[in-house]
Amino acid sequence: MEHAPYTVCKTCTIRTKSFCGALPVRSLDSLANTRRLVRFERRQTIVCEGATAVSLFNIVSGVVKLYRSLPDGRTQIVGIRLPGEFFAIADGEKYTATAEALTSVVVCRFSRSRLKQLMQQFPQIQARLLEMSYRHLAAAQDQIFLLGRKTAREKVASFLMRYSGKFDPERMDKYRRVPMTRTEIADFLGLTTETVSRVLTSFAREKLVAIDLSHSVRLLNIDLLRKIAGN
Amino acid sequence: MEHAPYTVCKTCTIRTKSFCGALPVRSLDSLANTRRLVRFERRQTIVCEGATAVSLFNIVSGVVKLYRSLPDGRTQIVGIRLPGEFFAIADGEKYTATAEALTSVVVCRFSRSRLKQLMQQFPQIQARLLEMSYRHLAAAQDQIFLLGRKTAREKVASFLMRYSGKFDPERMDKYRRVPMTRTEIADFLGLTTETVSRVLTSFAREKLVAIDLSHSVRLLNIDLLRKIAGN
DNA sequence: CGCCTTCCATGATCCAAATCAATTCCAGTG
DNA sequence: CACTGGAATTGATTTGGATCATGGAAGGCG
Repeated sequence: MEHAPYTVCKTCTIRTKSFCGALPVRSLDSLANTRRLVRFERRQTIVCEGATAVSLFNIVSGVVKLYRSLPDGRTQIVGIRLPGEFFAIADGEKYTATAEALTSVVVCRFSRSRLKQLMQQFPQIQARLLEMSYRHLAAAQDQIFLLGRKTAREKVASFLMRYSGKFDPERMDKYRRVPMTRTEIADFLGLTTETVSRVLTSFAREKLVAIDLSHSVRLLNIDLLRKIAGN
Repeated sequence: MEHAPYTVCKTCTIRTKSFCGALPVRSLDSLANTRRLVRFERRQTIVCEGATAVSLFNIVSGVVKLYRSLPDGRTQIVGIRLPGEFFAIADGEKYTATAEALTSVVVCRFSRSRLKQLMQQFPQIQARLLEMSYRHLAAAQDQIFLLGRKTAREKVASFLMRYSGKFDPERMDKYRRVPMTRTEIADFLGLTTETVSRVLTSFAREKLVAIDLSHSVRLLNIDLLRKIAGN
């Protein structure tokens, strides 16, 4: 799991600098010393639901899905985390969801106990975590509304509007690849693979999207998709 | 909206004391001075989705529902807040959900901008907010799983396990009243009133619950209900 | 007390999405 | 290059919960 050499996370350092502004250099060093970079390939599990929470992570690059599942196989993705965001910020002793890499991912691992000390020393870090958890709470509310009250078409349209292109920011508006299988999209939207597939082909027939080789989705009519997504 | 006299919130002060431990008394006073108690009756709206976020609230007593709705009438409760918890902690400029009193509620209103200053002064307050937002994030994940993957029976059973009795803690195990209409329960669980009603009467037939006058629900077979709820 | 009004229960019917069931399509791989 | 296995599409059928419709019970109020 942790082959990566002991490296300082540049992304975090940069972010830390911008957020912690006036911190003395020595503080930044001590911050850096509590972190290390770890790389995960697509489909690798980063943390497991129910395991004792020892670390928390900041994403340097790549995308991570958080999911929960029941013994009978029912699975639900409860969140998607993009570069710069934190995950596995558990409330108590245990992780509340499993985290798995959706793309190649480089994460910055923080020791939980050490971070607690650092937060006391540098409130700016805490402020950043707080701000981010509000954003995630608002995103969770979006998903709750989507799951509770939207139709399959609305769900898929919302998903495309929200996430397509977020996976490789360089080619953002050209291809908007979504490196998720139909099953994963279904597990995000509370649907089945078949339904996701049917909705996507129906969108393709209506010229709302184009489905290229390797299942890349390109958005053709963003305005109409936004209208279908509703809010 | 704001008839209440300018009063210090004892609950908050007590909590603040326990969480802020070593703060000097003068700090606590300055904290207290930024707060005031406000009372809302059942069905009164406390804040509106989309309105500019100026305050945030701590619940002294009572229960609050947070919901979002679409122009076509579809409504989804995205969270329930119990005594001691904060709400309307918005990410940006606007509230992300409407907050409405489910019971008589006494809340402690904090000015957003002032709290920001205070947080910088007293990291302990920030730590408490952070801890609470993690808990709410975990609760949101529960709800996401429930909405995406559970059946109507499982949803209702989960709801009863989670919330019955939380509304008047004194009589916790005697009656477990749930002061929500069938419609509100439906809007929480992503169902319709009719389905909630049918599931509850079927639970009553199976002696899992008893439905008393004024629609109080009493749980009769908690073990079996927990099993139905799944996790 | 009787008249609303809101909430709840329950039956009949419908429908969106799930389930079941084949193919088809690729991306590897030897 | 053919083989293989996971992923996607597509069709047929079923079904859980929505929708429609009606009647009853409870609380509020003139």
